[in-house]
Amino acid sequence: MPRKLELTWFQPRKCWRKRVTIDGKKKDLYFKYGKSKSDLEGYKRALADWKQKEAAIEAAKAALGPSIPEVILEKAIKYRQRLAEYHRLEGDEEKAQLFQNEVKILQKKIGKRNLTQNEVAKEISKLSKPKDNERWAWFIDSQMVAKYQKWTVGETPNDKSAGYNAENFLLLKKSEVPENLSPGRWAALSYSVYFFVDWLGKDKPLDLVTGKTLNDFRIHLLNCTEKKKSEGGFGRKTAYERMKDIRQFIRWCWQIEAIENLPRNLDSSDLSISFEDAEIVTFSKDEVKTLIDGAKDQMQLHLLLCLNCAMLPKDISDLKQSQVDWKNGRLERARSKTSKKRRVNEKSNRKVPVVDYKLWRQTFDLLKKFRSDDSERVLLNANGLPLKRSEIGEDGKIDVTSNIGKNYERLRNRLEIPKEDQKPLKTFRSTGASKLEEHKEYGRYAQYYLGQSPRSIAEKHYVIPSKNQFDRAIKWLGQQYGLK
DNA sequence: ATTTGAGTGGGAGGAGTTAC
DNA sequence: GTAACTCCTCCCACTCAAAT
Repeated sequence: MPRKLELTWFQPRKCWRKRVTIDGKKKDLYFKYGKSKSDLEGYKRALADWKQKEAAIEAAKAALGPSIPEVILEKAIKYRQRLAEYHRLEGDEEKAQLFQNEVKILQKKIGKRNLTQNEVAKEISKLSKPKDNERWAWFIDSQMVAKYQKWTVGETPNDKSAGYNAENFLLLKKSEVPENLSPGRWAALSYSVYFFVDWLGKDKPLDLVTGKTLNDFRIHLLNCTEKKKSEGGFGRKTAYERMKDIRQFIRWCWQIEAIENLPRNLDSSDLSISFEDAEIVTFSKDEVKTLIDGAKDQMQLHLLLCLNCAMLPKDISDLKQSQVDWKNGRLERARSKTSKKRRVNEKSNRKVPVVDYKLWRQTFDLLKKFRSDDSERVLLNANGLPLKRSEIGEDGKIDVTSNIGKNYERLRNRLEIPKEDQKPLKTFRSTGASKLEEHKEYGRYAQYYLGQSPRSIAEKHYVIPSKNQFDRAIKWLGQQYGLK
C-alpha cells in the first residue's frame, strides 16, 4: 500500500480529485465514484477512470515533445550506447556487455508514466558509476568516444569554438571532483562558463576573444545585476563570481593553446566588479530558547552543536568518531571547510586552529544518544547516510541533500515563526561569537571559538586561550542561554 | 584569487476555499 | 455543480556568503 494515494478525497462534493498541470496551467479533474474516503471500491474505479484520462493526456503531451526526465533518460541511454560501442570497437566485450545491459534497463523506463526527474536520477545512480580513482579513465574514455562519434555522427568538432572548449574545460574539471574540486564548485563553474558561451555564441571561435570582449562581458554582467531574479538577473556577488570564473576559463584556453594570445586586460582592475558584505545576523536569547526547546531529538542536538561548537551542517555531517572525547565530553576539530587546506599548507604560519570545545551536559548526552556505529562519522541519518551529501548527477546538475538544513526549515515552520523573523541556521554560529564578544574577558576568544585563523594584522584580538580559560568561556556562553 | 557550501526562490502538486 | 483561486510542502536549481 503506498503511503499516499494518487487521488485525493474532495469532501465538499464527495468525490475524488486529481490535480494536473497541462500547458503550465493547473487543472482539477473530478471522479464521481464511492461514498467516502474509506470506500476502497469507489477509489479503485475512480483511479481506473483517472488512468484512462492520464493516458489521453500523455498522448497529447507526446505529440508535443519529450519532457525533462525523458531528455535526461535519453541522454543517459545514448551515453551508455556510445560507451558500449566504443568498448566493442576497442575489443573489450565484457565492458561493452555491461553498458549494453544498462541501456536495456533504462529503455524499459522510457515508456513509464509520471516519470519524475527524481526517479530518473535514482534509477541512473543505481547503474555503474566511475569510482573516484576511475574518474580520470572515464574522462579519457569519453574523449575516445568522441573520436568514434566522429564516424558515427559524421561531424567534425571545431576545436577552436567556444562551445567545444567549454565542454572540454568542464570535462577536465569534472575529473577533479571530488578530490580537488567539490561538486558544488564544479556546478558553479559550469553555470559561469555556459553563461559566457551562451552570451558569446557557442560556435564563435575563441580567437576572437579580446580585451574588448571581456569589457563587453563585464557590462553584460552588470546589466544582469539590474534585472529581476525572475528575469534572469542576479546580484553583484554572482556577477563578480562569473567574471573571475571566465578569467580562469580564458586562461585555461590559452594554456592548452586554443587561443593564441591572452586578452591584455585579463588581470586588469578594469574588469573588477565590486560588492558589499552582508551584515551579521544574530538570535536573541528568546529566539535561541524557542528554537532549542522546540526542537526534538537529533535536531536539538544539531542546534546545540551549532551554538556550543560554532558548527555548520557540513561540520556536523563530517564529525569523526576520533574527534570526540567520549569520556570527558569534549570535541576537537578544525572546520570542514578549512581542514583540507590545512593539510596542504602544513608549513604555512597562518594555521587554522584546532579547537577543543567542552560540551555542555545536554549536548554531550544527546551526542552519546545519537552516536552511530559507523567507524568514521559520529552522526548519520535514518538511512545510515551522511547528513549532508552532494554529487554531480549524470545530467550535469548538482544534487545536494542536507538533512539538517531541511529539518531546521521544518522546525521553523512547525514553530510558526513568521517569515520576516526567520533566520538561517548559521545564525547560531554568529550568535555564539557575538555573545562572547560582549564579555570583557572572553570577548577576545570569539574568533578562536569560530575556528578561524586571523586574516590580517588588524585582527589584533586574535588570542589562543588556555584550555581552562576557553572552557570557562564556553561554560559562560551556555549559561547565557540556560544551558549547562 | 580561488574554493567551499549555506541560503533562496520557484515549480509541482496536495489541501482547502471561493466565485459564479 | 463546476472551475478557478490561495496556501502549503517538498524538492531542485541556482545564487552568493565566507573560508583560505
